[in-house]
Amino acid sequence: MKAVTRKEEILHIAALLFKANGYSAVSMRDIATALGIKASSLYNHISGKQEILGLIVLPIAEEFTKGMNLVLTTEISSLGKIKRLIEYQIDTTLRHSNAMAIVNNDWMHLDTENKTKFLNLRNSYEENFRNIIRQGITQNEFNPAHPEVILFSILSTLRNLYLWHEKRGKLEVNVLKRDMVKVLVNGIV
Amino acid sequence: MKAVTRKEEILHIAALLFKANGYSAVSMRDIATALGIKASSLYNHISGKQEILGLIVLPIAEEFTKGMNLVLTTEISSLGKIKRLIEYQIDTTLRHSNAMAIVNNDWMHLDTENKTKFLNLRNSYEENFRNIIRQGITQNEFNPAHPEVILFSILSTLRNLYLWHEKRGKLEVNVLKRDMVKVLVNGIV
DNA sequence: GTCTATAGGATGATAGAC
DNA sequence: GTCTATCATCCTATAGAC
Repeated sequence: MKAVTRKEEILHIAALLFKANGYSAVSMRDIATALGIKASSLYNHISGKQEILGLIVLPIAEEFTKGMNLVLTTEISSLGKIKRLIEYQIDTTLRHSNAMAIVNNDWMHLDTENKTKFLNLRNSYEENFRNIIRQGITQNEFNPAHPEVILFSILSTLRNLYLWHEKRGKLEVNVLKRDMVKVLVNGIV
Repeated sequence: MKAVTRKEEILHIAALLFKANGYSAVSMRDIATALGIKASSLYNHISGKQEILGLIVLPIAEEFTKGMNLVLTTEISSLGKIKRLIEYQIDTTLRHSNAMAIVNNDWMHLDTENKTKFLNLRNSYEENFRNIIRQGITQNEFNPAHPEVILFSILSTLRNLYLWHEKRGKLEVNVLKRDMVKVLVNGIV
Protein backbone atom coordinates (compact mmCIF):
# COMPACT_ATOMS: atom_id res chain seq x y z
CA MET A 1 0.00 0.00 0.00
CA LYS A 2 1.85 3.02 -1.29
CA ALA A 3 1.05 6.33 0.34
CA VAL A 4 0.43 9.05 -2.25
CA THR A 5 1.49 12.49 -1.08
CA ARG A 6 -0.34 15.64 -2.11
CA LYS A 7 2.72 16.66 -4.10
CA GLU A 8 2.49 13.45 -6.10
CA GLU A 9 -1.21 14.07 -6.68
CA ILE A 10 -0.39 17.52 -8.02
CA LEU A 11 2.27 16.15 -10.36
CA HIS A 12 -0.07 13.46 -11.59
CA ILE A 13 -3.01 15.72 -12.35
CA ALA A 14 -0.73 18.39 -13.84
CA ALA A 15 0.79 15.81 -16.18
CA LEU A 16 -2.69 14.83 -17.38
CA LEU A 17 -3.66 18.43 -18.04
CA PHE A 18 -0.35 19.41 -19.63
CA LYS A 19 -0.59 16.44 -21.94
CA ALA A 20 -4.09 17.33 -23.10
CA ASN A 21 -3.61 21.09 -23.48
CA GLY A 22 0.08 21.90 -23.35
CA TYR A 23 1.96 23.50 -20.46
CA SER A 24 1.17 27.11 -21.37
CA ALA A 25 -2.56 26.57 -21.78
CA VAL A 26 -2.96 25.07 -18.30
CA SER A 27 -3.25 27.48 -15.37
CA MET A 28 -2.54 26.88 -11.71
CA ARG A 29 -6.28 27.36 -11.22
CA ASP A 30 -6.97 24.50 -13.62
CA ILE A 31 -4.67 22.18 -11.70
CA ALA A 32 -6.14 23.24 -8.36
CA THR A 33 -9.73 22.90 -9.54
CA ALA A 34 -9.04 19.40 -10.82
CA LEU A 35 -7.85 18.55 -7.30
CA GLY A 36 -10.82 20.24 -5.65
CA ILE A 37 -8.76 22.96 -3.95
CA LYS A 38 -7.82 26.61 -4.58
CA ALA A 39 -4.80 27.69 -6.62
CA SER A 40 -3.09 29.32 -3.67
CA SER A 41 -3.10 26.02 -1.78
CA LEU A 42 -0.82 24.49 -4.39
CA TYR A 43 2.03 26.70 -3.23
CA ASN A 44 2.13 24.87 0.07
CA HIS A 45 3.44 21.84 -1.80
CA ILE A 46 5.40 23.20 -4.74
CA SER A 47 7.24 26.44 -5.42
CA GLY A 48 5.47 27.26 -8.68
CA LYS A 49 4.34 26.11 -12.10
CA GLN A 50 7.86 25.71 -13.44
CA GLU A 51 8.85 23.38 -10.62
CA ILE A 52 5.96 21.11 -11.59
CA LEU A 53 7.21 20.98 -15.16
CA GLY A 54 10.77 20.20 -14.07
CA LEU A 55 9.62 17.43 -11.74
CA ILE A 56 7.71 15.82 -14.59
CA VAL A 57 10.30 16.16 -17.37
CA LEU A 58 13.72 15.60 -15.78
CA PRO A 59 13.13 12.22 -14.09
CA ILE A 60 12.10 10.81 -17.46
CA ALA A 61 15.16 12.18 -19.20
CA GLU A 62 17.30 10.64 -16.45
CA GLU A 63 15.59 7.30 -16.83
CA PHE A 64 16.42 7.23 -20.53
CA THR A 65 20.03 8.06 -19.73
CA LYS A 66 20.09 5.19 -17.25
CA GLY A 67 18.79 2.81 -19.92
CA MET A 68 21.43 3.96 -22.37
CA ASN A 69 24.24 3.52 -19.83
CA LEU A 70 23.01 0.01 -19.10
CA VAL A 71 23.08 -0.90 -22.78
CA LEU A 72 26.48 0.71 -23.37
CA THR A 73 28.15 -1.41 -20.70
CA THR A 74 26.76 -4.64 -22.16
CA GLU A 75 29.00 -6.57 -24.50
CA ILE A 76 26.65 -7.36 -27.37
CA SER A 77 26.43 -6.57 -31.08
CA SER A 78 25.22 -3.17 -32.32
CA LEU A 79 22.00 -4.80 -33.44
CA GLY A 80 21.52 -6.29 -29.98
CA LYS A 81 22.03 -2.86 -28.43
CA ILE A 82 19.48 -1.24 -30.73
CA LYS A 83 16.96 -3.95 -29.90
CA ARG A 84 17.43 -3.47 -26.17
CA LEU A 85 17.10 0.30 -26.47
CA ILE A 86 13.83 -0.12 -28.35
CA GLU A 87 12.47 -2.48 -25.70
CA TYR A 88 13.65 -0.26 -22.86
CA GLN A 89 12.02 2.80 -24.43
CA ILE A 90 8.74 0.94 -24.92
CA ASP A 91 8.74 -0.10 -21.25
CA THR A 92 9.48 3.42 -20.04
CA THR A 93 6.84 4.97 -22.28
CA LEU A 94 4.14 2.59 -21.13
CA ARG A 95 4.98 3.35 -17.50
CA HIS A 96 4.97 7.14 -18.00
CA SER A 97 2.82 7.82 -21.02
CA ASN A 98 1.53 11.21 -19.80
CA ALA A 99 4.96 12.49 -18.95
CA MET A 100 6.31 11.43 -22.34
CA ALA A 101 3.97 13.85 -24.10
CA ILE A 102 5.28 16.69 -21.97
CA VAL A 103 8.90 15.74 -22.45
CA ASN A 104 8.39 15.92 -26.21
CA ASN A 105 6.31 19.08 -26.42
CA ASP A 106 7.02 21.32 -23.44
CA TRP A 107 10.69 20.98 -22.59
CA MET A 108 11.25 24.47 -24.01
CA HIS A 109 9.23 25.93 -21.15
CA LEU A 110 11.62 24.63 -18.50
CA ASP A 111 13.53 27.33 -16.60
CA THR A 112 17.04 28.03 -17.83
CA GLU A 113 18.81 25.67 -15.46
CA ASN A 114 16.51 22.71 -16.08
CA LYS A 115 16.46 23.36 -19.80
CA THR A 116 20.25 23.15 -19.97
CA LYS A 117 20.25 19.97 -17.92
CA PHE A 118 17.55 18.43 -20.08
CA LEU A 119 19.21 19.31 -23.39
CA ASN A 120 22.52 17.89 -22.19
CA LEU A 121 20.90 14.58 -21.31
CA ARG A 122 18.99 14.50 -24.56
CA ASN A 123 21.95 15.37 -26.75
CA SER A 124 24.22 12.79 -25.22
CA TYR A 125 21.48 10.14 -25.51
CA GLU A 126 21.24 10.92 -29.21
CA GLU A 127 24.99 10.96 -29.66
CA ASN A 128 25.34 7.52 -28.05
CA PHE A 129 22.51 6.17 -30.22
CA ARG A 130 24.22 7.63 -33.31
CA ASN A 131 27.51 5.96 -32.44
CA ILE A 132 25.89 2.57 -32.07
CA ILE A 133 24.33 2.96 -35.52
CA ARG A 134 27.64 4.10 -37.05
CA GLN A 135 29.40 1.11 -35.55
CA GLY A 136 26.73 -1.22 -36.92
CA ILE A 137 27.23 0.18 -40.40
CA THR A 138 31.04 0.03 -40.20
CA GLN A 139 30.91 -3.60 -39.12
CA ASN A 140 28.48 -4.45 -41.92
CA GLU A 141 25.77 -5.38 -39.47
CA PHE A 142 23.41 -2.75 -40.94
CA ASN A 143 22.51 -1.68 -44.44
CA PRO A 144 24.39 1.41 -45.56
CA ALA A 145 21.73 4.15 -45.29
CA HIS A 146 22.60 7.58 -43.97
CA PRO A 147 23.06 7.02 -40.18
CA GLU A 148 21.14 10.21 -39.46
CA VAL A 149 18.10 8.85 -41.31
CA ILE A 150 18.17 5.61 -39.34
CA LEU A 151 18.60 7.47 -36.05
CA PHE A 152 15.77 9.83 -36.81
CA SER A 153 13.38 7.15 -37.94
CA ILE A 154 13.84 5.02 -34.81
CA LEU A 155 13.81 7.90 -32.34
CA SER A 156 10.73 9.56 -33.88
CA THR A 157 8.79 6.36 -33.67
CA LEU A 158 9.77 5.68 -30.08
CA ARG A 159 9.27 9.23 -28.86
CA ASN A 160 5.74 9.29 -30.18
CA LEU A 161 4.71 5.93 -28.87
CA TYR A 162 2.69 7.67 -26.15
CA LEU A 163 0.32 9.08 -28.79
CA TRP A 164 -0.54 5.71 -30.06
CA HIS A 165 -0.51 3.79 -26.84
CA GLU A 166 -3.83 5.26 -25.74
CA LYS A 167 -5.53 4.90 -29.11
CA ARG A 168 -4.74 1.24 -29.64
CA GLY A 169 -3.47 0.39 -26.18
CA LYS A 170 -5.11 -2.99 -26.16
CA LEU A 171 -2.12 -4.51 -27.89
CA GLU A 172 -0.20 -6.75 -25.50
CA VAL A 173 3.21 -5.35 -24.48
CA ASN A 174 5.20 -8.33 -25.71
CA VAL A 175 3.45 -8.33 -29.08
CA LEU A 176 4.16 -4.61 -29.34
CA LYS A 177 7.85 -5.08 -28.52
CA ARG A 178 8.24 -7.98 -30.91
CA ASP A 179 6.51 -6.28 -33.83
CA MET A 180 8.07 -2.88 -33.21
CA VAL A 181 11.56 -4.38 -33.21
CA LYS A 182 10.69 -6.34 -36.32
CA VAL A 183 9.31 -3.31 -38.18
CA LEU A 184 12.09 -0.93 -37.17
CA VAL A 185 14.90 -3.42 -37.76
CA ASN A 186 13.70 -5.59 -40.64
CA GLY A 187 11.37 -3.18 -42.41
CA ILE A 188 8.03 -4.17 -43.81
CA VAL A 189 8.80 -6.17 -46.95
CA MET B 1 7.83 38.72 -58.31
CA LYS B 2 5.15 37.60 -55.90
CA ALA B 3 3.44 40.28 -53.89
CA VAL B 4 3.29 39.36 -50.22
CA THR B 5 0.23 40.73 -48.46
CA ARG B 6 0.29 41.85 -44.86
CA LYS B 7 -1.96 38.94 -44.00
CA GLU B 8 0.60 36.52 -45.41
CA GLU B 9 3.32 38.24 -43.42
CA ILE B 10 1.28 37.80 -40.27
CA LEU B 11 0.74 34.10 -40.97
CA HIS B 12 4.41 33.60 -41.70
CA ILE B 13 5.72 35.28 -38.58
CA ALA B 14 3.02 33.67 -36.43
CA ALA B 15 4.00 30.24 -37.72
CA LEU B 16 7.61 30.89 -36.76
CA LEU B 17 6.65 31.97 -33.25
CA PHE B 18 4.08 29.20 -32.71
CA LYS B 19 6.63 26.64 -33.77
CA ALA B 20 9.24 27.88 -31.33
CA ASN B 21 6.98 28.45 -28.32
CA GLY B 22 3.64 26.79 -28.95
CA TYR B 23 0.37 28.54 -29.80
CA SER B 24 -0.65 29.33 -26.22
CA ALA B 25 2.66 30.87 -25.24
CA VAL B 26 2.61 33.37 -28.11
CA SER B 27 0.58 36.56 -27.64
CA MET B 28 -0.88 38.85 -30.26
CA ARG B 29 1.56 41.45 -28.93
CA ASP B 30 4.45 39.07 -29.69
CA ILE B 31 3.30 38.64 -33.27
CA ALA B 32 2.76 42.37 -33.73
CA THR B 33 6.12 43.30 -32.23
CA ALA B 34 7.90 40.87 -34.54
CA LEU B 35 6.26 42.73 -37.43
CA GLY B 36 7.10 46.15 -36.00
CA ILE B 37 3.48 47.16 -35.43
CA LYS B 38 1.00 47.25 -32.52
CA ALA B 39 -1.25 44.35 -31.57
CA SER B 40 -4.43 46.23 -32.37
CA SER B 41 -3.27 46.72 -35.96
CA LEU B 42 -3.35 42.98 -36.53
CA TYR B 43 -7.14 43.00 -36.31
CA ASN B 44 -7.32 45.00 -39.51
CA HIS B 45 -6.08 41.89 -41.35
CA ILE B 46 -7.34 38.94 -39.36
CA SER B 47 -10.29 38.39 -37.05
CA GLY B 48 -8.28 37.01 -34.13
CA LYS B 49 -5.66 34.60 -32.89
CA GLN B 50 -7.72 31.51 -33.65
CA GLU B 51 -8.17 32.50 -37.27
CA ILE B 52 -4.40 32.63 -37.63
CA LEU B 53 -4.11 29.10 -36.27
CA GLY B 54 -6.79 27.79 -38.60
CA LEU B 55 -5.18 29.41 -41.63
CA ILE B 56 -1.89 27.73 -40.79
CA VAL B 57 -3.16 24.24 -39.90
CA LEU B 58 -6.03 23.48 -42.27
CA PRO B 59 -4.32 24.09 -45.64
CA ILE B 60 -1.63 21.60 -44.64
CA ALA B 61 -4.19 18.97 -43.66
CA GLU B 62 -5.91 19.52 -47.00
CA GLU B 63 -2.65 19.14 -48.87
CA PHE B 64 -2.06 15.76 -47.27
CA THR B 65 -5.56 14.69 -48.20
CA LYS B 66 -4.87 15.75 -51.77
CA GLY B 67 -1.71 13.64 -51.83
CA MET B 68 -3.57 10.63 -50.48
CA ASN B 69 -6.33 10.96 -53.08
CA LEU B 70 -3.74 11.17 -55.83
CA VAL B 71 -2.10 7.96 -54.64
CA LEU B 72 -5.40 6.13 -54.18
CA THR B 73 -6.44 6.70 -57.78
CA THR B 74 -3.14 5.33 -59.10
CA GLU B 75 -3.08 1.69 -60.11
CA ILE B 76 0.12 0.48 -58.48
CA SER B 77 1.07 -2.08 -55.83
CA SER B 78 0.60 -1.39 -52.12
CA LEU B 79 4.34 -1.01 -51.77
CA GLY B 80 4.37 1.52 -54.59
CA LYS B 81 1.62 3.48 -52.87
CA ILE B 82 3.50 3.55 -49.57
CA LYS B 83 6.64 4.73 -51.31
CA ARG B 84 4.80 7.57 -53.04
CA LEU B 85 3.12 8.65 -49.81
CA ILE B 86 6.50 8.80 -48.09
CA GLU B 87 7.94 10.92 -50.90
CA TYR B 88 4.90 13.18 -51.01
CA GLN B 89 5.03 13.75 -47.27
CA ILE B 90 8.74 14.56 -47.40
CA ASP B 91 8.10 17.15 -50.13
CA THR B 92 5.22 18.75 -48.26
CA THR B 93 7.16 18.88 -45.00
CA LEU B 94 10.17 20.52 -46.59
CA ARG B 95 7.94 23.16 -48.18
CA HIS B 96 6.05 23.92 -44.93
CA SER B 97 8.35 22.92 -42.11
CA ASN B 98 7.12 25.60 -39.69
CA ALA B 99 3.48 24.78 -40.24
CA MET B 100 4.11 21.07 -39.73
CA ALA B 101 5.20 21.68 -36.15
CA ILE B 102 1.97 23.51 -35.45
CA VAL B 103 -0.18 20.88 -37.13
CA ASN B 104 1.35 18.26 -34.84
CA ASN B 105 1.34 20.16 -31.58
CA ASP B 106 -1.40 22.79 -31.61
CA TRP B 107 -4.36 21.38 -33.51
CA MET B 108 -6.21 20.99 -30.19
CA HIS B 109 -6.37 24.77 -29.88
CA LEU B 110 -8.40 25.17 -33.07
CA ASP B 111 -11.94 26.44 -32.57
CA THR B 112 -14.65 23.76 -32.51
CA GLU B 113 -15.52 23.98 -36.18
CA ASN B 114 -11.95 23.85 -37.45
CA LYS B 115 -11.03 21.14 -34.97
CA THR B 116 -13.80 18.90 -36.28
CA LYS B 117 -12.74 19.58 -39.86
CA PHE B 118 -9.11 18.86 -39.05
CA LEU B 119 -9.80 15.63 -37.16
CA ASN B 120 -11.98 14.35 -39.98
CA LEU B 121 -9.23 14.94 -42.53
CA ARG B 122 -6.63 13.38 -40.26
CA ASN B 123 -8.70 10.32 -39.39
CA SER B 124 -9.56 9.53 -42.97
CA TYR B 125 -5.93 9.98 -44.01
CA GLU B 126 -4.94 7.44 -41.38
CA GLU B 127 -7.72 5.07 -42.33
CA ASN B 128 -6.66 5.11 -45.98
CA PHE B 129 -3.05 4.52 -45.00
CA ARG B 130 -4.13 1.62 -42.78
CA ASN B 131 -6.08 0.02 -45.63
CA ILE B 132 -3.10 0.17 -47.96
CA ILE B 133 -0.98 -1.59 -45.33
CA ARG B 134 -3.67 -4.23 -44.72
CA GLN B 135 -3.91 -4.91 -48.42
CA GLY B 136 -0.13 -5.24 -48.68
CA ILE B 137 -0.15 -7.83 -45.90
CA THR B 138 -3.10 -9.77 -47.37
CA GLN B 139 -1.38 -9.94 -50.75
CA ASN B 140 1.89 -11.10 -49.15
CA GLU B 141 3.68 -7.98 -50.30
CA PHE B 142 4.58 -7.08 -46.71
CA ASN B 143 5.85 -9.02 -43.73
CA PRO B 144 3.09 -10.00 -41.33
CA ALA B 145 3.57 -7.55 -38.46
CA HIS B 146 0.62 -5.93 -36.72
CA PRO B 147 -0.67 -3.37 -39.29
CA GLU B 148 -1.11 -0.79 -36.54
CA VAL B 149 2.58 -1.02 -35.64
CA ILE B 150 3.61 -0.47 -39.24
CA LEU B 151 1.21 2.44 -39.66
CA PHE B 152 2.38 4.07 -36.47
CA SER B 153 6.05 3.66 -37.21
CA ILE B 154 5.81 5.23 -40.66
CA LEU B 155 3.48 8.08 -39.68
CA SER B 156 5.46 9.02 -36.57
CA THR B 157 8.63 9.27 -38.56
CA LEU B 158 7.07 11.36 -41.31
CA ARG B 159 5.14 13.66 -39.00
CA ASN B 160 8.29 14.56 -37.09
CA LEU B 161 10.45 15.13 -40.09
CA TYR B 162 10.19 18.87 -39.50
CA LEU B 163 12.11 18.50 -36.23
CA TRP B 164 15.04 16.96 -37.90
CA HIS B 165 15.00 18.87 -41.13
CA GLU B 166 16.42 21.97 -39.47
CA LYS B 167 19.01 20.13 -37.42
CA ARG B 168 20.56 18.20 -40.26
CA GLY B 169 18.93 19.98 -43.15
CA LYS B 170 22.04 19.85 -45.27
CA LEU B 171 21.09 16.41 -46.55
CA GLU B 172 20.04 16.63 -50.20
CA VAL B 173 16.32 16.01 -50.76
CA ASN B 174 16.77 13.08 -53.10
CA VAL B 175 19.21 11.36 -50.77
CA LEU B 176 16.75 11.90 -47.95
CA LYS B 177 13.86 10.42 -49.94
CA ARG B 178 15.89 7.45 -51.11
CA ASP B 179 17.29 6.59 -47.68
CA MET B 180 14.04 7.25 -45.85
CA VAL B 181 12.11 4.93 -48.15
CA LYS B 182 14.89 2.34 -47.78
CA VAL B 183 14.92 2.53 -43.97
CA LEU B 184 11.14 2.55 -43.54
CA VAL B 185 10.51 -0.18 -46.10
CA ASN B 186 13.55 -2.45 -45.91
CA GLY B 187 14.62 -1.86 -42.32
CA ILE B 188 18.22 -1.47 -41.29
CA VAL B 189 19.73 -4.95 -41.47
C1' DG C 1 -3.14 22.34 4.62
C1' DT C 2 -6.60 25.14 2.93
C1' DC C 3 -8.86 29.38 2.73
C1' DT C 4 -9.84 34.68 1.30
C1' DA C 5 -8.01 38.69 -0.42
C1' DT C 6 -5.12 40.89 -3.27
C1' DA C 7 -0.98 42.54 -5.75
C1' DG C 8 0.99 43.45 -10.20
C1' DG C 9 1.08 42.39 -14.66
C1' DA C 10 -0.31 40.10 -19.20
C1' DT C 11 -3.98 38.81 -22.36
C1' DG C 12 -7.43 39.04 -26.49
C1' DA C 13 -10.05 42.22 -28.38
C1' DT C 14 -12.64 46.81 -29.47
C1' DA C 15 -13.52 51.98 -30.30
C1' DG C 16 -12.31 55.76 -32.46
C1' DA C 17 -8.66 59.34 -34.04
C1' DC C 18 -5.51 60.19 -37.81
C1' DG D 1 -3.48 50.65 -42.13
C1' DT D 2 -1.68 52.03 -37.94
C1' DC D 3 -2.06 54.36 -33.79
C1' DT D 4 -3.53 55.37 -28.55
C1' DA D 5 -6.49 54.29 -25.02
C1' DT D 6 -9.04 51.17 -22.77
C1' DC D 7 -11.96 47.10 -21.09
C1' DA D 8 -12.77 42.97 -18.84
C1' DT D 9 -10.63 39.03 -17.77
C1' DC D 10 -7.11 35.95 -16.64
C1' DC D 11 -2.46 34.90 -14.88
C1' DT D 12 1.29 33.52 -11.19
C1' DA D 13 2.30 34.25 -6.84
C1' DT D 14 2.20 36.12 -1.86
C1' DA D 15 0.31 37.46 2.89
C1' DG D 16 -2.03 36.26 6.55
C1' DA D 17 -6.31 34.16 8.95
C1' DC D 18 -8.10 29.79 10.52
